[in-house]
Amino acid sequence: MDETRLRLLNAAGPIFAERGYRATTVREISQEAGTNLAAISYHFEDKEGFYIAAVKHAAQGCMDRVPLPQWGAAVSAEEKLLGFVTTFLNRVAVDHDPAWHGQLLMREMVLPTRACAEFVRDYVRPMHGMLLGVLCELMPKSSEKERWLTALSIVGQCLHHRVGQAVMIELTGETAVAAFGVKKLAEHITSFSLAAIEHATKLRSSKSKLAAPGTNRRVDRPARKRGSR
Amino acid sequence: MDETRLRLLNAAGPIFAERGYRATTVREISQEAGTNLAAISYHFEDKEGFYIAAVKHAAQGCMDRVPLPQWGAAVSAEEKLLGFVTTFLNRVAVDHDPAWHGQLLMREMVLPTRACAEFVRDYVRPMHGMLLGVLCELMPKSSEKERWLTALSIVGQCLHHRVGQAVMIELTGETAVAAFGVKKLAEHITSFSLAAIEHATKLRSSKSKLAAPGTNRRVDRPARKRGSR
DNA sequence: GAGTCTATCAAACGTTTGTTTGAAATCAAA
DNA sequence: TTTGATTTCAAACAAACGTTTGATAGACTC
Repeated sequence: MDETRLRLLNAAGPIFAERGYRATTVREISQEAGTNLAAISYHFEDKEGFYIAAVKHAAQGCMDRVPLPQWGAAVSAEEKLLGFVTTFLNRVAVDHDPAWHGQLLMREMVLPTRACAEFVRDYVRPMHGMLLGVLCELMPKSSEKERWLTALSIVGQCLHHRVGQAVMIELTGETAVAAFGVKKLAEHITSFSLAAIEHATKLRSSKSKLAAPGTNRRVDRPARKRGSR
Repeated sequence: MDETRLRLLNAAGPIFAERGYRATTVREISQEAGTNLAAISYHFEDKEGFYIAAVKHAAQGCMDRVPLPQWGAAVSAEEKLLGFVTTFLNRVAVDHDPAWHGQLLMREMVLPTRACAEFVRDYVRPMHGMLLGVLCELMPKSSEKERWLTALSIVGQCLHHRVGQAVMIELTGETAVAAFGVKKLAEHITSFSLAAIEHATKLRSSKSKLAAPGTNRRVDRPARKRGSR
């Protein structure tokens, strides 16, 4: 039956997410799913194939649950960025009902397996494309590299609320998501990033209009060099 | 001898970092270290204790290699932030000689084991304190929560260059560290964050001087609400 | 140099693991 | 009902793993 296959996939997600691939036993999953041990080898080629199927299943469930926003023509780029950040946080950071989606996907990021390539193709790339689209609107005269760096800054801020969770709890006793809520966090990240984007835009235009150096001298390139070696 | 213990620890780091705890076998490490298999059980209580010792060893090596900067009284807060970001990137993101330091520590962050508490105490907390100190200089009239959010944004940007490495390569073919270099990345993150901080400071002062609403109306709170459920 | 403590080693142990096996059960079509 | 394919099941298998063992060699004290 196809139902057994689905029960296995649904049981696998949370367990793989919590324990990781190696520490998870197929016995544990089959028991949780209420199926026979051999069902995994029967419905999937082996444990690794099963794991990959489970990751894809989780990514699909995550995308279904928190779909990418769709905007009309009247929506400003700033609103789009807030929508993107909110979606991002809801997908990876928030511990709502299926807390394990983000956990599992993060595991794939940190210790990539064979599932990583498909994960990037189906899950990461669409979000990446959407963010770059918004950034094209926000920074129309920017170079591709500038947008790349900006995208990294925005994604890093979002992702940190999943990646840094354990350390945050150890460090301050609670996560920022719990303390502020997704809405507040999304607004912070959005306004933080918009301010930086706007500053860079101003800097660029003032630099292109008057080629004279020395104006608008800020701290962008301090003197000190530190750290390596 | 104490030399065997050291050889084991040095051999353990890269292997644990690459394969993860469960997928690493003590046989592999002992072979790489050129010691007998039983040496691990002899010098450490068991595999987990050995792993924890390896993590601590890696953290110590990382701190020795890239120490926290020390500033004189004349150094501006902006320079300090750049110094902090550079140190951070050099510690975790850069793939210099011992590429595995950051890798191993990141794993402890994302998938914490028993070593996490000590790791936070010895490694994370000093950096956290240093960053908050710099932020106190940069945003003297800010609330504690504002500084917390800002610190999260900065740390998230830095950490992403380690956490997101595998996905970056899958997505764009190369890491940002390889494409831009640490110096450029540190400058970007610093100026990005400074612009956001400055914007927030302006906003705060204009809000406190004239209590009249409606001025300085920006996009900080767009209308749309999206994502959850 | 005998005695004692420490360190190293090859070998083996017991457990857990993913996977396979062959029989039983279920279901659909003829 | 019979036939044949598909799915489930308990049991067993072989390999890999962390750990232990008992012997051996070295270092040091008296």
